[in-house]
Amino acid sequence: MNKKVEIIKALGDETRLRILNLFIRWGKNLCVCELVDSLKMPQYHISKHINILRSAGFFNSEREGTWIYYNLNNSDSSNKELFNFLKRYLNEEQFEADYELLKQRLLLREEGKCVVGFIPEKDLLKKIQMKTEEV
Amino acid sequence: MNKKVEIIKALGDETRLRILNLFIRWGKNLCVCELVDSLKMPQYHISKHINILRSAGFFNSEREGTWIYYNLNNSDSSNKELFNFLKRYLNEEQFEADYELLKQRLLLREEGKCVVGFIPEKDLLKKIQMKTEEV
DNA sequence: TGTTTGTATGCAAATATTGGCATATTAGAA
DNA sequence: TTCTAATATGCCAATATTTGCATACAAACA
Repeated sequence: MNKKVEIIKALGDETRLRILNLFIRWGKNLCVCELVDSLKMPQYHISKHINILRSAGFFNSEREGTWIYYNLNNSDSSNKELFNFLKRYLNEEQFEADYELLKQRLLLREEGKCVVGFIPEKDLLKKIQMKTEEV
Repeated sequence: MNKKVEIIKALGDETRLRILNLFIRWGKNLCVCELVDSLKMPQYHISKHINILRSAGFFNSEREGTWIYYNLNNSDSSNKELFNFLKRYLNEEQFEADYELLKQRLLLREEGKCVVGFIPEKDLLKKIQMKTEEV
């Protein structure tokens, strides 16, 4: 199938658009557990959709210990155009709310690295609060 | 489902992208038989995909006798942004070739209106040639 | 009214996608 | 080497999509 068709097809799923939205807004690398917590979805679900997005050429990945960081693949100029478009287009509440939660979750990073795995939904906000109160 | 997700999902099909490509490049109304001839697909196939695109809010339609003309719905500004993006993004050979054939097919219009139904593939180019040689 | 023409649609088979569970893989730590 | 943690994947059932055919519909015209 035509490559661009394949790419646009890969976009056509709510979970995948929510994942991409986080990468596009954040602009830097993210690991799976940060996505799991931000989107409140099972890990296997996120992993599978990331895999589909990766096959479509959206991501680079890089392992650091047991963590794997994904990053948008901006080396292709038509990808870059696509991301720019989506950044403006995905302006609905859901996408904004997802990013707000991601930003909270990123407070748990230390020296720019994820240092916790995924956190049961009920503990997440408490944990973030404790963390930000540490001095 | 989220409206924008639904819209992007509707894009995720080769036939539908090819149809949209023709509208976006041409910028004016088109009838089903012009699409059938340009994309060389069965009429029911085109009609069904147009229906999906219409449900996603991409088209207005207008009947003139037995012909039905479709037109891009530009009244929504986020649609307009999407079309602008696609105009640049759908730059592959297939999309250009489709538009070249459409332009040929449009030579059969008279006073801006489609006056023939769909034409067997083998006769199309001959018919266009005859038409353009008239006077 | 009957026929033709452009377009739409109901139905069923073929195919593809999604979501859930269990389990595999990989690397670090004990 | 064994355990744990982060991530990936194989398998299956459920669901959705696509395609093809036949046919319906609506307007024009004889």
